[in-house]
Amino acid sequence: MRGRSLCPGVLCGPMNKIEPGIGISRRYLHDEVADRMRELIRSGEMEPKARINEGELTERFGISRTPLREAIKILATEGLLELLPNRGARVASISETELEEMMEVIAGLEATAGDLACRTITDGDIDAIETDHRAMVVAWKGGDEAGYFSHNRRIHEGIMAASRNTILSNIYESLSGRIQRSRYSAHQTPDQWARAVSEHEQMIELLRARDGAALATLMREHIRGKKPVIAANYGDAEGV
Amino acid sequence: MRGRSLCPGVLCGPMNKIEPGIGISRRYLHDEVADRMRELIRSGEMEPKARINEGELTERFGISRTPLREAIKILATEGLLELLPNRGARVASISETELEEMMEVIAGLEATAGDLACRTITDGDIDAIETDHRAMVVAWKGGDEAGYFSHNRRIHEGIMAASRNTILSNIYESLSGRIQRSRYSAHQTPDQWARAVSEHEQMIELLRARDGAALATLMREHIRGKKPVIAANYGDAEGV
DNA sequence: CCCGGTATGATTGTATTCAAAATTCATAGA
DNA sequence: TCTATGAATTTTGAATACAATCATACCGGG
Repeated sequence: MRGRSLCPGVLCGPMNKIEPGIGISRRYLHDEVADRMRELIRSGEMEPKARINEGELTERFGISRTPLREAIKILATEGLLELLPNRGARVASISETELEEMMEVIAGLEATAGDLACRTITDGDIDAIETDHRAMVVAWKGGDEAGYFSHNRRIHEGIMAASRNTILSNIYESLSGRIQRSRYSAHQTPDQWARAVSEHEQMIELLRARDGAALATLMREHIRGKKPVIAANYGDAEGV
Repeated sequence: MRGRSLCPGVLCGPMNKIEPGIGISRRYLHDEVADRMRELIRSGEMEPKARINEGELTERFGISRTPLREAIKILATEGLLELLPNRGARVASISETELEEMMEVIAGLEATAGDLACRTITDGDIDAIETDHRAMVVAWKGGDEAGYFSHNRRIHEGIMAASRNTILSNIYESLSGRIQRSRYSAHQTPDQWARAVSEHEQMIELLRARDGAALATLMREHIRGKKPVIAANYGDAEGV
C-alpha cells in the first residue's frame, strides 16, 4: 500500500462509479495526482530542490490546475514539498540534522511497534520474521545486496505490521517514505553488519519471550546504530 | 496561539516559513483558513461528524471556494477531517480503538522524547520541570483542576521540548491536538493520581541520572496508565 | 397509510478566468 | 565589458464558471 495520508479515517473511498473498461475508480483526481507525484519524488525523477511547474504538470497529467494544487498542498503537509509563497513549491530537501531527527523518530516508532507487537504476535509471525532474517543473512553472504535490503525491510515491516496499530503504521510509512532512498541503499561495514545481524537475532529472541520493554529498547538502539550508515549514504546520494 | 500549521501527517516540513527579513508575513489564504478551521474544531464549535458546508464557510471567511478547499485537503491529511467522495467533508470522529491506538503512539513519542531529552537537557530545565511538578501536586491537593492539568501538560511539553527534535515535536503536537479535549479534562481516581505523581517523580530522577532507556520505558508506561482514564472520559465527552 | 420512483434543487468536483507577483530578457549606462 | 534597470512574459494565488453527483420533496400506486 502506498504512502497515503495518515488519517485513518480518510480513505479513499468507496469507489462506486463504474468506468467503462475496468474497475470502479471513484478516486479523487487530486489523490491520484498526489500518488503520481509521490512516485516521481521517490523515484528521483523530481529531485530535491526542484521547482514544481504547475503548467508542466497539468499538461503531463492531463488535468487542470485545481486538483494539482490540492495535491501540492497535501504533499506539502506530508513534508514532501515545500511551499514558497508566490513562487509555488519545490521538492523538499532534507538537511543533515533533519535526517538525524527523523531517524530518531523512526527509531522511536519502531521501538513502539516492537513493544506493541509483543502483545499479540503469534509464533507463526515470529517464524516468518526469522525466515526472513535467515534469508537476509544468506543474501548478504552471497553478495546479493538487493535481496539483503529486501529481506531486512520485510523484517522491520513485519514487526510494524505485528503492532496492529494502523496509526503507528501510517506515520511510520509516511516518515520512512521520505528517506527510503537513503535507508535501503546504504553500505555497511562488516562490523556494522555483524552488529545488525546480532541485534536482529536478539529481537527475535525478545519477540519469542514477548518482552516488549526490552524489545523497544533494543529496537531503538538498532535503528540508532544504522544512523551513521544512512547519514553517510545520504550525503552521497542527495548532496546538499 | 497556535499559529502554525502542523503537519501531522507526517511530517512536517516547515510549511510556510517566511524568513526574509521583516515581519512581512504574507501568509497563504488557505493557511489562514486552515488555522481558523482547526480552532473551530478544537473549540468544539464544529463537532465530530458535522458536515462541512463550503458555501457557508466561504461566506463566513469571506473567501472563495478555492482556498477553502485547499484548507480542507490539508486538514483531511492531518486527520482532522474526513473526505466523503462527492459529499464533501466532515469533522473526523475518533473511534474507541483509534483513540487507543493514538494513545500508544503518543506514549511512544513521549518515550522517545524522554530518551532524547537525557542527552542534552540541563539541570536548569530539570529544575523547571520539578517546579511544575510540585505546583501540579499543590493544585491537585487544592482541588484546582485547571491548574493541575495546566502544570501536568507543561511537564510533558517540557520534556518534549527538551528532546530538541522538531520533527518529533510536530508529530506529537499534531497527534495530541486531535485528542486534547479528552486528554486534559479527564478525572482520575485517587490511586491513579498517586501512581501518576509517583511516576512523575521517577521521571525527574531518571532525567537527573540522564538514564534515557529507563526513562523511555517509564514514560511509555506512564502514558499507558492514563489510557483508561482518557478512554472513559472520551466516551462521556464525545459520545459516539 | 406506507412504499417506491421521479424530478428538482443543492452541493460537490473540476475547469477556466482574472489579477498580482515574480522571472526573464533586453537595453542603457558606467 | 559588466552591472543595473525596466518592460514583457511567465507563473502563481484566488475567484468564478460549468458539469456531474447527491439529497430531498413530491407524486402515484398498492
